[in-house]
Parts: sequence; structure tokens; C-alpha cells
Amino acid sequence: MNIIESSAGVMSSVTDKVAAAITDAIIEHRLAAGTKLVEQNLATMFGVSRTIIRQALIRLEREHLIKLEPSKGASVAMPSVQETRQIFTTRRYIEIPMITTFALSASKADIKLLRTHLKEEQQACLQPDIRGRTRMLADFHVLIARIMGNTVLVEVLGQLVTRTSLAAMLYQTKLSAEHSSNEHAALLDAVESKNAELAARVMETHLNNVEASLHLDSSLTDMRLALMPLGAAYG
Amino acid sequence: MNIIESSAGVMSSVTDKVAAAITDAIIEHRLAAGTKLVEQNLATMFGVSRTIIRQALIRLEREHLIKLEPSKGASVAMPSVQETRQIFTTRRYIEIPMITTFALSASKADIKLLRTHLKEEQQACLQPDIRGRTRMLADFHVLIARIMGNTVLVEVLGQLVTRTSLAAMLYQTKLSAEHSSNEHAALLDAVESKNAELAARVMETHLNNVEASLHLDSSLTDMRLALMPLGAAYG
DNA sequence: GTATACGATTTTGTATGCAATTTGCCTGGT
DNA sequence: ACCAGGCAAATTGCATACAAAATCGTATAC
Repeated sequence: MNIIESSAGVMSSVTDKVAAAITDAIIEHRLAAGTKLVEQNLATMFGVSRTIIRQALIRLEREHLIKLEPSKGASVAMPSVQETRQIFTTRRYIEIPMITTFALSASKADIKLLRTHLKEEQQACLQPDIRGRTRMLADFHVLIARIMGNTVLVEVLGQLVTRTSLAAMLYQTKLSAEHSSNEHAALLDAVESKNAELAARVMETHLNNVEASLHLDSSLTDMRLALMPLGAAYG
Repeated sequence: MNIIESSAGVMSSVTDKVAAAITDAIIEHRLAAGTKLVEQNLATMFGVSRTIIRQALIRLEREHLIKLEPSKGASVAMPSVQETRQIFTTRRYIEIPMITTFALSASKADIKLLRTHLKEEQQACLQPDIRGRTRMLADFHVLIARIMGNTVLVEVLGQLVTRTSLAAMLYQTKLSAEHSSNEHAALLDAVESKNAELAARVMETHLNNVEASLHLDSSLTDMRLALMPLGAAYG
């Protein structure tokens, strides 16, 4: 079950399904960043008219999953280095106060939910399915917002997490999923012991580590992106 | 110039203009919350086809400016009491760390920009144009994010501020714009003196005050909303 | 007098068609 | 071999047309 992109808006069912399908494909990295999305192609693939596709694309553009250039069409978004940094900065702004509040208010049941997720997450880390574990790791953050019962926060953070996942597709060389999951565990321990200060520090470190695991510094990376806008891998 | 809804996405010009026009109408409270938006009406008004209107409505729905119910159509959003509280909670999460960081990094030029805005804001507070001053007060918050150069933050905060403005339309009985502007001044003073701690406290107090100026507690308000879903004023 | 069922009208959902723009290719010249 | 220009195919932008659903008014039964 996707906990990330279950957005608020209930739309006309068909457009909704198409948007969800494309969203999944992007999040699960089946569509590489930069991939051109031609309306007629999608229309025939999904067996619907271009009208539907067009509406779906507008939605995805608002969620920063695709770029929509006038008269040029749609392509899977490629967050720049700068944008990626800004995403992390914003996530730190949001998630540190969030976890601080949560540490002070979390009930036993809340902890239990997160422990359950964490267990699945660690299971996923042992399996070869990269998509699955990436998704689990991302969901952990959104799940906290969800447990806190703040729908607005869930949406805002959900989008940032999704965009992080897109950035990861572009810039991540290797991230130890296991390491990330261990940090989640440490975070949960801090929350359980109601140590808000510690939880905040762990969260900050965690986000810093994830950001550091991306190669955002080397101009070589920028170069690579400039030369391979379609996400092709030549070697 | 609107600094709020200048979103990232550059779209096909016509849809873009229509969306902007409707956005303005909602933000400036010319369209009451709950107002039904019939596609054909809008289409004839703007002299475009329903296709364009439909695309614009999808965009506005993603920005939480309107509600889009399948087979029922669009209506101007009416944030619930709960949602409004969540918006403020999320804004506190974001804006307190934001102002803390800003207080430590703001240059003289940054302060100057904000002082200029503040002056206009206070001017606007003396004039009878409610829309103008509401907008100025809202823009102040987004302007800080903009000055910090974080586009992602600008978008996220911009949406929350816009939604706050919608909530204000529903729940605000009276807010002293002057008082709000004075708090902005105090905030700016704290930033200028590089007192991050103080700036954070002032920001928190400010957001609390704005939230308190809305009548979110009385179940009577809920009742009123339930009975007057079209925002009609009977007396 | 109230409630219910039915038909007409309005409104939304989707597909299709045409104009305008862009893209890619091919040719001709230097 | 390389570049410019122009034609053709592909693609997007927009409007219109038709189908499905909801809404409203009215008439009818109780």
C-alpha cells in the first residue's frame, strides 16, 4: 500500500488511475528521470484519450514529479543539485520540530505502529528489491506525520519525500539502506524514551547522512547530468 | 505583483492565465468560500473552451484552493476547523526554524528588503482596502523564504499561507492588521539584532496570535458553516 | 400535506478533430 | 565534410461533440 501519494484530491476515477500509475512508475524508478512522456503514447498505452493523459500530467506537474514545458511536452522531473539541497533544508525545518513534538506526545500504540513498520523495513533491506526498500525507508518519515494525525503535514512532507526519492535516483551512488534503517531505529528509541532533544538530534543527523549519501558536490555530477539528460547509463 | 502564487510550473499560456485569474479571485476573496464553480460558466466568462477551464481547475485543486468532487464539480475550498489548526501547526514547524536560520544569516540588504515591504505593509494597514493589506501581511512570511533563496520553501510556505488566507475568510471576525504588522516589525527587529532565540519566540507568538484571532473553538462556528455552505451572510 | 417517482434540464466526463508549433530529416550549396 | 534552408512528420494546444451522471421541478400517490 502506498502511503505517500495518497493525496487528498479525489478525482474522476480514470484520470486518477492514470495519474497514480504514472506516479508509481516514477517513484519506483521504472521511468528514468528526464524520460520524455508523449501524450499519444501514454494515451494508447492506457487505452484512454489524450484529454485524460493531459489532465493527469497537469496533476503530476503540480507534484513536481514531471516537468511540463509549453509546446514541448512532459518529461520526468530532474531535480537540480540546488533544488535537492533546498528539499533537504526544508525537510530539516519540518521534521526536526515534528519529531520533537512527536517524542513528547507519542503513545504506546503509536510506537507500536512504527515498530511494526520498522520491522518490515528491515526485512525489506535484506531483500534484493531496491524499489521496495527505498519506498519503505521513505514511508517511515511520512508515517510519523500520519500517526500524528496531521493531514496537512502528511501532504507537505509526502511531497518532499517523493522529491527526495527522485533526487536519489539521480544522485545516489550507494546508500546503505541498512544504515538508514538503523538510524530509524535509533530515532524510534529516542522517541520511546521520550527524549525529545535526542530525537531531534538523531533526526538531524539522519537527514544530513541521507543528503551526504548523494553526490551533490562534484561538478562532475552536474556534468554527467548535462550530458545524459535521459538518465542513460553508458558505463 | 503577487509573490505568493508565482509557482514554478510554466504552463500553456491560456490555462495559466485562467488559473491565475481564478486564483486571484479566491485569494482576494471576491469568490466566497464554498462558491460553486460551473465549468461552462467560467468558459464563457473567460471566452475559452471547457477544456481549458477543466485544466485550470485541476491545478487549483492541487493547490487546495478549490474542492473537486467527481461528477459534482468544483467549489471554492472551505478548510475545516481541524484542517486550519493543522495548517497553523505545520506553519509553526516550518517558520520557527526558518526564522531562526534567517536571523543568523540575514545580510543588511536582506533586512532592507524586508523593511521596505514592512513600510508598504503598514501603509496598506491604514487604507480601507482589506484585500490589499491581507495580501501584504501574508506576503511578508513568504518574502522571508524568498530572500533566503529557497524556492522549495517558498512554494511550500506559499501554499500554507494561501490556505491560511482562505481559512481567515471563513473564521476571522476581526483581526487587527495593525497588530499583525507590529509583530512583523518586532520580528524584523529581532532578526536585525541577530537574536535568533528572540526571533523564534516572536514568530511563534505571532502565529499563535493569528490562529487565536480565528474563531476555531466554538462549535457554533461549525454550525454556521454547516448551515451556510455557500458563505452567504444572512445578517 | 408530505413523500416519492419520473422526466427534463443542467452539468460533468471523455473522445475526437483540427490548427499551430516543434522536431527531425533531407537536400543543396560551399 | 560541413552548414543552411526547407519540407514532412510528429507532437502539442485548443475547441467541439457526444455520452453519462446529477440536479431540479413537477406530478402523482398515499
